[in-house]
Parts: sequence; C-alpha cells; structure tokens
Amino acid sequence: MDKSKLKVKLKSFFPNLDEESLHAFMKHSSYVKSTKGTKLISEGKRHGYFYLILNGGVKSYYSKESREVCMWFAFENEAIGTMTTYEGLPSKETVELLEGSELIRFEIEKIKELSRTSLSVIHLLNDIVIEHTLCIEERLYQLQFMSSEERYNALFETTPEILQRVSLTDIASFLGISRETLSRIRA
Amino acid sequence: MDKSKLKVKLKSFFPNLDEESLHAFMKHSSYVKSTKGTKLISEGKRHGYFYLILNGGVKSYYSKESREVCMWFAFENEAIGTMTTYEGLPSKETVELLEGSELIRFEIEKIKELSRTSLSVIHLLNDIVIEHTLCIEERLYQLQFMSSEERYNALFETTPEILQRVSLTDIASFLGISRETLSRIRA
DNA sequence: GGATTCATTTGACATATGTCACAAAATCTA
DNA sequence: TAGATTTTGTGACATATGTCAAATGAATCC
Repeated sequence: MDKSKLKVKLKSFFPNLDEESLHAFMKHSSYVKSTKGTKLISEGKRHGYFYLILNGGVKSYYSKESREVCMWFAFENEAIGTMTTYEGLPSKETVELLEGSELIRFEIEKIKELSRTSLSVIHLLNDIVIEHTLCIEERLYQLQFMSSEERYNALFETTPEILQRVSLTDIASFLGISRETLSRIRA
Repeated sequence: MDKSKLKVKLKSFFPNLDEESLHAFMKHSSYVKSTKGTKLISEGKRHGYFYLILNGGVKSYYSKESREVCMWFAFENEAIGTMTTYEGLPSKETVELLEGSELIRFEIEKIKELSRTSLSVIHLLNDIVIEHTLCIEERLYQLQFMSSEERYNALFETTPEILQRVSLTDIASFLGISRETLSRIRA
C-alpha cells in the first residue's frame, strides 16, 4: 500500500489526529494481508499490535477446554485489539480472521509512547477504549436481561450483516447458547 | 473537609496528577455525606458527576421490570461513575449507597474540559476507564465459562469482604442467579 | 465430479436453575 | 422488649437449555 493512499485512509479513520501524530502513526504501521483462520493475537501470548481492518473481518474469542466463546466480531473500518494486549499483558483472547483480510497493523508500544506526549493520540486511544467498553456493557446487559431468543433478535436487528458473515456456531457462542439451541430458535 | 486534608487525599488517590491539575480538581469537587439507599446516579437521568469513596460503599445496578441486576460494587478508595454518564448520556445504571458513606464528588464536564488540555488528566481518566473495562471483561468471562457455584467461589476468594457488606439478594443478581439458587449453593 | 470434511438441523433425554409459596431468622423501630 | 419489616432458607415443581447422537445439507478439494 503506497504512502499517500495510507495517509488518506488513516485520515478518514482518525479525523482528529494532528498532522504530526499522523506521520508518527504511519511510521509505526505496516500493511498486512492474510487468509482466513490466521491468528492476529493468540491467547496467552504477548503481542505488540493493534489493527485497523481495511477489508475482511475478525472474531475474538476466549477458549477453555476446547470450548470457544466469541466475544466480538469486527469488519471493515473498525479498530481492533485486546484490552490485555493494550496493557502489555498476555492476551486473554484470541483474535482470528473470519475471511481473507487486509489490515493496517500498529505497534502499540510506539503509539503509547506517542500518547505520553500527544493529547490527540491519547484522546484517540481513549475514544477507542470507551466505544469498546460501551459494547461489552451492552452485551453484559443483554446476557442478564434478555432471553436467548430476544438476544438473537436484537443481533438480527442491529447488525444483520454479522449473520451473513459468521458461522452459526460462532454466533451461538457469542449469544451465550449452544449451537443446537440457536438452530431451534431460528426454526 | 478542609482544603489541606482534601489535597492529601487527592494526592494519594491520583499520584500522577500534576500540581496544577490537582488544584483544578479541588476547585471542581465537593464533599458529600449521605445515608444508605441514597442514589448517586439514577437510571435514565443525566448526571454530571463521578465520585471517590472516602468511606462506605455503593452498588451499581441495571433494572428492568422491577428486577435489579447488580453490575459492580465499590468501597473505600475507589473511583466510581458510569460509562454513559462519562459520555454525557442518560445513565443506564443506578448507583446507590450500600451504607452511610462519605465521598468526594467531581464535576465531569469540568474534568473533561481539563482533559482536553492536560495530559496528566486524560491519562488519569483513561486509567480509570481501563481498569473498569478489565473488570467487566472478567465478569463476562466468568458468566460464560464458570458455573454459578464456581462464580460464587471465585467471588469468595478474590473479594470476601463483599460478602460481608452486600446482601445476598444483591450478590445473587451480581452472579447472574436467583437468590434461592445462591442460598442453595451456600448450604 | 465424487469424496471428504465441515456446518447445520433434528430428536431424545437429563439437569441446572428459575418460580412460587411459605417458613425461619435477623434486623429495625417505636 | 414486642411487633413489624426485611432478609435468608426450604420444598415442590416447571421449564429452558445443555448434551449426546445421528441425519441432512453445504462447502472444499484432489
């Protein structure tokens, strides 16, 4: 991906970033293209990156004893990473490509270094964290108050595109139910 | 609460805050003392504050059709507020005193204003948000992977003091189970 | 294009947990 | 301290959903 195209892309992703930080971001980013199933971040390992999705999609999941539970999905024009990675800890989640995808990868440590002296960078990071937090809070709310059928309908209404691009097994785990139950809800 | 005592307190809460911001914080804070049951933040309403707990404790809960589900508890030396309040939206949660408590209250808008120009303030806010986020992520993980009994034991091991200070009804809702089920787990 | 693998559906059954009703214990209050 | 109120515990029962097993359908690959 050439420099000027990258710059336009980053500007549209991060409209509030000042010119100087934008260049620093570019310096610490690289273009990544990879196939379905590739793990951007693996559970238990330390990673130093967060990503922007140019096209394609990813799922994030926790796993325990061969059971996987999806925590979120993300597609074009979304910024992704895990909280634990951001904190410099081994990741609790795995983040994996749902399809062949193109992404921009950023070195977290460099960006965090910038954030120590740049207001526009730390505000950008803060905004990403907050949006993510509001999402999980909503998910937690739905798990506590809505039946599995209501959760499925809510997903169907708010983000129907997910149903087209994610397997029902993954969606079931995301909704907190078994694949068989989801199948029955749909019938 | 006199000014010098407040300053010492704030310094210990926010060791990384520079002197100038510290004074700004003090200017936009006030001392609050209130009794059990008082609502610091009510669901559906806009509020302009976040708090530090000097002593006492609070619970946060979502409610729907007379059912309450606790989302978190906080006690001495914790900073509290709701994500939606921080974002200037009507709160989704209610935050209520579990006991007679003393707190310091901060005007969010003023603090956010400071955060636009002060690195140490925005980093402070970011740290609070991140800690909160890691907590809910852990809660979500437990809800998906652990049985109600395991969740109870985890709570008992990590924060046994909660069991002393919070009613079993509230704990049950926090664990995502009915009060009767919690009673049976304990027996 | 047939075979192999993977994803989804369906059926039968077990079970954890919710719900309702009431009893017991603890706490508050006058 | 007695009575009222709130909190916690027990029993009986219903049910949503998980689990296991097998069948069908869809995608992938030599």
